[in-house]
Amino acid sequence: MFTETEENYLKAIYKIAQKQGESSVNTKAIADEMGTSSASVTDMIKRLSEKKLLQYEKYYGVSLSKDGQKVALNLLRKHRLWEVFLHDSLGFSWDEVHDVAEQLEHVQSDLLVDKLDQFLGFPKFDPHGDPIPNANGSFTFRNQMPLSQVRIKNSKVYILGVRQHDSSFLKYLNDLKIRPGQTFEVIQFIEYDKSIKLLSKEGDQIMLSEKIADAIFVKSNN
Amino acid sequence: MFTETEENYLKAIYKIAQKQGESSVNTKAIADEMGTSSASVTDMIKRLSEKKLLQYEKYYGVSLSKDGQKVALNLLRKHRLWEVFLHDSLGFSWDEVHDVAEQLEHVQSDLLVDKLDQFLGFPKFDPHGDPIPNANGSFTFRNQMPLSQVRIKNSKVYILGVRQHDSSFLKYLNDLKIRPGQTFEVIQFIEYDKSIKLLSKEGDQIMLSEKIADAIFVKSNN
DNA sequence: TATTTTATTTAGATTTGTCTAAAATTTTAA
DNA sequence: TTAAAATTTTAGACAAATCTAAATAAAATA
Repeated sequence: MFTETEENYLKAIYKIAQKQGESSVNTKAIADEMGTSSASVTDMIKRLSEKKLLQYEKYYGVSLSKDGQKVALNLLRKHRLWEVFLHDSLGFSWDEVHDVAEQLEHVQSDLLVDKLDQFLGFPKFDPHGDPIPNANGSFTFRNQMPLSQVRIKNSKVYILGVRQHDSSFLKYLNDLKIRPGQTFEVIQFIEYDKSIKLLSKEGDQIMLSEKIADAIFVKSNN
Repeated sequence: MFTETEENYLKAIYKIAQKQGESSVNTKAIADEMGTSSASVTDMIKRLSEKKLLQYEKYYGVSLSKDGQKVALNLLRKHRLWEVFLHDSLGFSWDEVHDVAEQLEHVQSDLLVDKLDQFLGFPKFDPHGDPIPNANGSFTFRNQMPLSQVRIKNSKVYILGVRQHDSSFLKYLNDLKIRPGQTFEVIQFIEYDKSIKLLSKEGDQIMLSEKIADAIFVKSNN
């Protein structure tokens, strides 16, 4: 249907729009996300615009059309289902799944996606806690807040997911045994630098900077 | 490492060499296998030759180098492991697995292949009965003969695999409940046209032409 | 508002993989 | 052994995706 590169552009545009909370995305942002030049992005944008996958106004960025969103969401669905497979079935750690899923998401077969979804038991979230769109493209939402906002002592926090997905960040958390599904107690909040101290079930104390705590999503009993 | 197309050429050359029982493969055969023109094949051959993946003598065809064979065998290994996954884990029928595996085999991750192999229990044969090379590239061999050569009445035959993999042929066999692992009894052999009549465990009689019988590999008690 | 900085587009070139048509070579058959 | 047929290669062109450098437009700033 579409080339792998076209798909990746659509996904990048979707991601940026999501992150900035606005549908209009500029050329530079796409170039940065794709690791390519602005000139290349302009070329590709024109092609995707001709194929009605996005609206493009010269010098004023692009926004995905209904069709473009559909492609991006389907890609996201496949990516996250494969991550669940790699993590739950094959035993990959959560910092290893992304790069491989990046390749697997481009395999074209609706039957495969359906059967994989079924095999995995129709999971609603991936190993990073991100929601998996269903076949119609709709997510399950849930209440979550950055750990950095939990500032009340003795709060119990349940790890739901993370804001960033780069391997080094995930490895850091993994070493601290912080991963989705784990529970901690907030035992200290330092006003001065907004850092936070957690207590694990095993009795370990973990100190997190505001920056780290802000990238962790939790459910809290407060 | 190599492009998907380069990998596919190497696989095609390996397959042809295997089938004809001779390592030297000519341009036309590759063009037919790849569904492309001879001119394109010549172009690609030159590139692969420069990369030391095959020996090429103008007008006299090519043969894979050690490195080229390694790539082809690894591809075959990945293809067949994915076929086992699609069939055994996801419930694909054996005529549905090939096209999807054709895409999956190009995913680059040694860790993935190892983990998949382990997850599947280190299978030695794929759903068509073809041997799966191990990580070193060596197969498990087994005694097998074309069903067409079993000409003695009351022979028990155990289906091991097939010579061809096109979807329509596999569907035909599937409808007759002929698939690897099944057992039949030879109840008639017609000298005139070399056709053969089988009896299934369920009591069904199945008539097969010589052409069909020749494409089915069996273990026989004779 | 004028100038500088940043972002975007255009123009022209490159690589990969493909094609068709024509030329060259090898094989087959008379 | 020579002519015809088949195969292989070369030449030239094209589409996709990329690049750099130059030109243009928009945004930021003084």
